[in-house]
Amino acid sequence: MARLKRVVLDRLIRYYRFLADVSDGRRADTVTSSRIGAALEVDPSQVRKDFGTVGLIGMSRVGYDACEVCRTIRTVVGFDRPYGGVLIGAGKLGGAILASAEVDRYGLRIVAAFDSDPFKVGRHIEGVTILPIRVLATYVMEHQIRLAILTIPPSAAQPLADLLVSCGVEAIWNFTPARLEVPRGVLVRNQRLTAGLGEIAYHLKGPRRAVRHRDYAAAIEGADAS
Amino acid sequence: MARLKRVVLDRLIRYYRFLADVSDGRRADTVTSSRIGAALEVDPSQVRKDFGTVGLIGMSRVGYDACEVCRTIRTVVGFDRPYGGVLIGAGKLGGAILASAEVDRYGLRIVAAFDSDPFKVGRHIEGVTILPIRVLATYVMEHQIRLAILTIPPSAAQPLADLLVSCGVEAIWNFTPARLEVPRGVLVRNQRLTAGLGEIAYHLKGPRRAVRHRDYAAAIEGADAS
DNA sequence: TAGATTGTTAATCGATTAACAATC
DNA sequence: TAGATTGTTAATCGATTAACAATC
Repeated sequence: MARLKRVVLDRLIRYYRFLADVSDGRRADTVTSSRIGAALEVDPSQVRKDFGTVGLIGMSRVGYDACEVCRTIRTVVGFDRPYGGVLIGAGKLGGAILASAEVDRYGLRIVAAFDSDPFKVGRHIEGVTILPIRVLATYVMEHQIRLAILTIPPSAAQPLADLLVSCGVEAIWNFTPARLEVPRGVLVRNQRLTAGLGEIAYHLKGPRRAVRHRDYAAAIEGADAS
Repeated sequence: MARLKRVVLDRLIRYYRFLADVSDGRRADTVTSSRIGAALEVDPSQVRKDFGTVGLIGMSRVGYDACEVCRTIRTVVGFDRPYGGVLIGAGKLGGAILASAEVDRYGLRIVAAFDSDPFKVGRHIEGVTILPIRVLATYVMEHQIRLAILTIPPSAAQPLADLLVSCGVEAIWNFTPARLEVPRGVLVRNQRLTAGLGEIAYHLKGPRRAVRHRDYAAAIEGADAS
């Protein structure tokens, strides 16, 4: 199969999340392209085309096997192949990531955390031991770590990225605002926490939304009740 | 000016960040479309077109006034109009957001945090007081809060969103994996922490990158030195 | 002037949507 | 069968890129 474009990959993951979530509730054996399309605001033709590119075959008059769709997407994206990752910077954001049960679902196993603060070293967060940054290079090489998660001050990001790449890391999940330079073949996925604020600021530039007094009353009542 | 499309908005913000960062270092009075284009991998024509849509006029043979570009983009996006926001869920992720100096830069002023845990109520994180969730509705209405940041368990997200909307909140920055339903005119910006893992998993599906022994040696040496 | 850059129009490219025969 | 859905091709749409006269 040809390399999937980013937009297609993103849509496939949305389909997967939708189906995985829905099938938790009621047993959805089959699903049609228009059902997915309606829920996710994607054209049904687009859904069928995307399914076609990953080799999914539907059934006339019935739709697609929901389980097969999930399984296929998991395989195509690679969620079914666990890979080891280390977290660098055991601060609040680092702790939040370690605590997220979600990451497991997508194949990531965070096997160690690193921090330069001696008071943090030796402690455990969510079952993951915090090691001194001094042993990072050795650890990454010995355990053939493929992903590094950067939750550190931006100034430390580039030197660390250089070190990690030379130790064989193949992808960097960068939570710092720093722009990282890495050799071809290494993936940098920037995850700026503040990414949404542009859209939000632009939205709030508009005139203030009118709020009805009835809503106010109901809200206070609701808050009192809780 | 017509409503900006999302892609244009995103590019404008990238230009802004690039110029704001660069001008910290050396005094860049003017900047050309090709300079920006090269740095950000955007076609120079695209840069000029985007600048045109926000009314920026360049100078032949010279380029654009870097300060004017920054100022104009700030105004167009709305970063120069501060707005109040509340954070709901003072956990690790919530703490990380409160600690981020970045949010101020984009117009957001987090004025209060809320949590249902009585042990957290009354404490302060980064100068922001944690209030009981009970007073949320009243607080939001009295202070005319426009943005709510959701860093809570997903199951609580929809009911809270309903409450917030009825209290006049106009935008929700949703860090939970829950899909939220809100009335037209209210913006939901989903900020899934795990968004990058699809691309990462897909990248790591490929064959393992070859690592040269020379890199290993250098890495260990570098780590020893630090 | 010569040359570099803008501003804008035209051309290209790719992605999305529409349409419809084939299928069960 | 009738009708709903797929799979796929053609048409449309919009975004990106190329080109180039105008400018300083």
